[in-house]
Amino acid sequence: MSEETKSLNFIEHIIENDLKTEISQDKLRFRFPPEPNGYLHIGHTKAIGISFGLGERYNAPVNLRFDDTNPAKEEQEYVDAIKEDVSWLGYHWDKEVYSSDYFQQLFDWAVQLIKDGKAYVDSQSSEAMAEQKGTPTQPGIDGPFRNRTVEENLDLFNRMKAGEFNEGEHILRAKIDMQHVNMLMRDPIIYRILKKSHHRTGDTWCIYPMYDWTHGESDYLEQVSHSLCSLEFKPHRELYDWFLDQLVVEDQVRPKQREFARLNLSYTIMSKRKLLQLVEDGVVNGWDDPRMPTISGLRRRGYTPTAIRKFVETVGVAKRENVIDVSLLEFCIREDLNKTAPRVMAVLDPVKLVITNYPEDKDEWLEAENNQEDDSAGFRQVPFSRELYIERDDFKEQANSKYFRLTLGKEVRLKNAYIIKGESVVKDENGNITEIHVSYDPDTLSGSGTEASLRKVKGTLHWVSIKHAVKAVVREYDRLFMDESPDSHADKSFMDFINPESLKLITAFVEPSLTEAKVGERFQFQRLGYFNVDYDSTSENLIFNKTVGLRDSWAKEKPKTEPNPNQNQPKSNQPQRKAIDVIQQFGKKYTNLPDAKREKIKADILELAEKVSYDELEPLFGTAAKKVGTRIAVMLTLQVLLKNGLERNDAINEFIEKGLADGNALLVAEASEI
RNA sequence: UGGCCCAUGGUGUAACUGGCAACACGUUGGUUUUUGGUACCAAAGAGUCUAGGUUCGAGCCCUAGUGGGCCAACCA
Repeated sequence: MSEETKSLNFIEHIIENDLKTEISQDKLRFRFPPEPNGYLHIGHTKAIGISFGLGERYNAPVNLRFDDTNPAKEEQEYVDAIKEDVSWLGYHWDKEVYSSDYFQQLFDWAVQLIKDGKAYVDSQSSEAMAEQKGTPTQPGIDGPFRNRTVEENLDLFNRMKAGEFNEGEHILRAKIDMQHVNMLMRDPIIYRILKKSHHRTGDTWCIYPMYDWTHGESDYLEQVSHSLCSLEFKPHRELYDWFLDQLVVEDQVRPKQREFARLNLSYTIMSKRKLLQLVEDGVVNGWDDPRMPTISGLRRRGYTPTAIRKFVETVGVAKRENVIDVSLLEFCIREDLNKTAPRVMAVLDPVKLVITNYPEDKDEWLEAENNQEDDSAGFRQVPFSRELYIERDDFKEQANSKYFRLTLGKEVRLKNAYIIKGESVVKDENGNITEIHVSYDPDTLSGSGTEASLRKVKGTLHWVSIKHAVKAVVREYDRLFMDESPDSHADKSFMDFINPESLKLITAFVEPSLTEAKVGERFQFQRLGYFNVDYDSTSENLIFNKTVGLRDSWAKEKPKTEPNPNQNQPKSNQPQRKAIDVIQQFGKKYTNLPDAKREKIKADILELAEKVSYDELEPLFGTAAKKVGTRIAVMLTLQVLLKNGLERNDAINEFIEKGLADGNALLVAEASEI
């Protein structure tokens, strides 16, 4: 890795620093350690992106480790799904490993802990233990079994392993300090009895290690150098280190846990438990429902690995709580699809258009460019005839000059075809438009190069030939939740914010080339958005998912669309700030400026000072001593005011005195001017 | 009546050993355009939570406060 133009995030700074002081690059190793108890979601892509991204950056191996220490919640299905998702994102792990691979080693180490007098078997109820544990503000107390002999502990622990006891009868705890300020250090549990079959080890074990006892030791066994996790594990770090202290030997890499803020996305939830509830309650149709924030959901929705990786890269890494606006995710997928998706024509809300002067029995196959952003994409043929579908939205009987689409008496172009002119409408008895009659100019065919074809018209419409059109189902998705932060309301459940109209089924008409479309293929329906072929789709029954709409600056013109709620009013363009405020702002950076620029700022201040009243200035006499720049600006302003005839008073004199006595030469200079 | 972490435009992230607060999204205007898309140009928007301190100079260092988050599962 040579010089980077991009700045480093705080984790990269830590690693760069470690590289300088304590570890060589070939010892760098990372891991991504999901628990296989659910599907991966967009939040996980951040963790994945950090660890695998570091692996790519430093050419270091990254393990995919399944943290499977709780057989009650974990399943093979999730293991498979996680592997598929990580691969799909384009990351390559070094080893596929499981915490359960280390059960024997973990057990042996626990025995050692007992022998060292650092672990004991506790035989109380969980309630009793919770009682003794204290609270964050009150220390805990020692329990009655804390001082069992090594022999007794060993015997009990072995019998726990042998299956002699029921769940809950005994547990093994580390013997640390029940009075510790960190509650995790108050004799944490390291083994519990769980008479459950494990998805990998079956019934070999009936005692299972806890997270804290497993994680750092697994990192150590794999020689992970930097163990990155989210912020809520910060308090665990002390315990992580304590456990490591018990077994680390020299010349082995000692893993470091470091924590970053997890990703939150507006208008969605990120908790596996809650996501599971959406699946189980039938709110969505499975973990890969295109409305889900899961990786598999995004994949089915039409997102690309490129877009997701770009997104993760863009949101950055820090320790500050954050909520990323979905618009950034949408930007990332549009950016990718704009470059790669072939353009086609589809009409989602059809109205019939008849070209009255076009021969009834004529068909034409017109040339259409597949993707103007990609020269290699080539061309295809689309059929044209007398009767077409266009979007209902694209016609108005009359409209103002801001409407660029079809109206009576005005011309628009049909994409890849002719220029037409609105002539008349046919309505049913309720006044609904059933047909639009137009005439076309035969000399205006796209690409024909004739003078007429080069004529500028304001609008271009997409269309499909009714005779040739293919019916397709389009699934249009809206956000699943109507609240920006559905699971952060104390008084309401996230289920209260479910959007009942998050899925809309549309019968659309698409150009015939789409019968060839394969599952997963992505297209831009021109002027509408990006769509992909769902895996429920067949060539007889085409089904598309709407990935995301095109950016639509026209929609904002229309009054009925609600304003984006999380966008605030642009502040009035020239707020006309008060002179004193501007002076204060100038002052702030005054002392740090190069001479030339400082002179200019000084001149500006002196000019602005003409507009300042004494009442505005006086409060600033109390400016903190450290804000030298502001005090200089105030001094300059004062000079002007005095010159303009302001009477001196005690406050002014005192302020000048203090200026003269200051250590800053610039301030002293301006004070002496008076 | 605790401990730890965090605080920079609307959002997110930068600013290396203190030295003219930058980039992206979003917003607004314009140019181009056979997609009201894309591309391009431009603009507005923060003086860095507050109060003190150190310093010639603080977003960055120190102190105190305020606000937010995390910590009391035989979950991870």
